Amino acid sequence: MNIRIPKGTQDILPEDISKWYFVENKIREVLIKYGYQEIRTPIFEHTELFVRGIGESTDIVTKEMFTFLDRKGRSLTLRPEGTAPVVRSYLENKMSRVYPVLKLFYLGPMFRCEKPQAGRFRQFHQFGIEVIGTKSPEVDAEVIIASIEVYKKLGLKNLEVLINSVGCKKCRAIYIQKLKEFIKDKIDFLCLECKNRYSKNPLRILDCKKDSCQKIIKKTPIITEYLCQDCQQHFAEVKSYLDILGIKYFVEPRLVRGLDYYTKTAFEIISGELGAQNAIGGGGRYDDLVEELGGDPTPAVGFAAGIERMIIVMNQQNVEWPKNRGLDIFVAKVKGINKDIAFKLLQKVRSAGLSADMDYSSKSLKSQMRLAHKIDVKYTVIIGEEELAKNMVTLRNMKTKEQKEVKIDNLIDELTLCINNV
RNA sequence: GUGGCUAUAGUGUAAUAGUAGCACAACAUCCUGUGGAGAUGUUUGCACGGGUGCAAAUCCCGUUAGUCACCCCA
Repeated sequence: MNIRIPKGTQDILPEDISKWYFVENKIREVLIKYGYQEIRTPIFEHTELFVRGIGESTDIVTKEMFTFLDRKGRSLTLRPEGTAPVVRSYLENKMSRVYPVLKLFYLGPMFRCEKPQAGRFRQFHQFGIEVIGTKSPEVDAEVIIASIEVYKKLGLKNLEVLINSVGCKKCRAIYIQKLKEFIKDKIDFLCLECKNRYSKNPLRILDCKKDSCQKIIKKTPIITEYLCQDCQQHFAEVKSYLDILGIKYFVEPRLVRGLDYYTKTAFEIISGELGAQNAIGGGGRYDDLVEELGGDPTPAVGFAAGIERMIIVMNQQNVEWPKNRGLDIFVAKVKGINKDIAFKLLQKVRSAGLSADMDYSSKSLKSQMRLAHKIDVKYTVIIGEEELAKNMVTLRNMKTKEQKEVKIDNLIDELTLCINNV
């Protein structure tokens, strides 16, 4: 055991893989129903994409990226999130020419070099959706609803939707001004972190959980009161669409997200069962990002969710996972029977479209049966000398323990019939 | 990146300085050709590296990893 798995990564073992199939299938099923198309972008991109997209001063860019040089000295970065790559692809492939409004989703690993913790890994998986090319508030609502439906279809319960508007460039600047003015004479009472934030990213002060800061935060002006006409109306409409569809949400005027590109709508979906990392998904509108990355001004809105965190909550809520489906057929042979016969028969069964396996080591029939039981096969074909002399094999139903002799020539038909009846 | 706690067979645990044990799991035999039981038996372990001691799983230091909190986020 010399070489071990890198910190913060994990193997998804065969015993868990059906959970992942289940989750991934449900995600695709729901999102396709909502009219989203899957896109797969590379695992790594030019570092510049994330620096410009996510924001130079964000935590992700300053201290969480896996960045490396390729052999020609170009800086590449393992993607820490999915939105910037999708927008890059959108621009590079000139997708706007074909679809004025594009609805995309992605599903795959992301990388952030953080200290691992409950629900936090260095390689983790997200699914996300992006709608590029419309500023309609219905779409903000749809993105939220689509994500909620994914959660629901997976059996997740007791989730809360927190929503806020962080305004556009213009009104946010005004608000930040007001915020700074308000805090200015109280800055000595803030924690060290927040003192730094004051100049670097004052909005983030609102997120601080320290009691001393909270006292001040509670009295700060609220961004929603400073929204411009356009942002105010947009926010009101988003909420009304959620109301129309009966989605419960909490307006959280101090919700601020960690990525710089958000404008107007920002939202988070949280679960009480996750400890400190309670966000199971989050997103918002990013009306300036496409332009920031070199495209024409194009409004967009998106969402991303952490799949590991979803699975953690599902496990805690005792969601019933679909059972692993065992193989259809196991081929066993009695000692003394030529291996070739079993091997050939096995392949014949597989060719007929049934899943099948055998034990290649020459073990006793008993241990072969044990293996057949362990891997949960439906039927076992036993090749014995007496039957073989009659050109027959024994076919055993592992569930009912009934068995009968079948002519080898009729075996495939018989098996197909049996399996279809299970 | 900072701090607290943890590390013994595949899993879960005991021994707290003096022969590493138990349960489950796995495998085999009892049954010269039949899988969830039983009996018997077998295999598998002190995370890594140093230090103190006659003697270290046990005490000390470091590393690594896990875990929890902070920060931030999915």
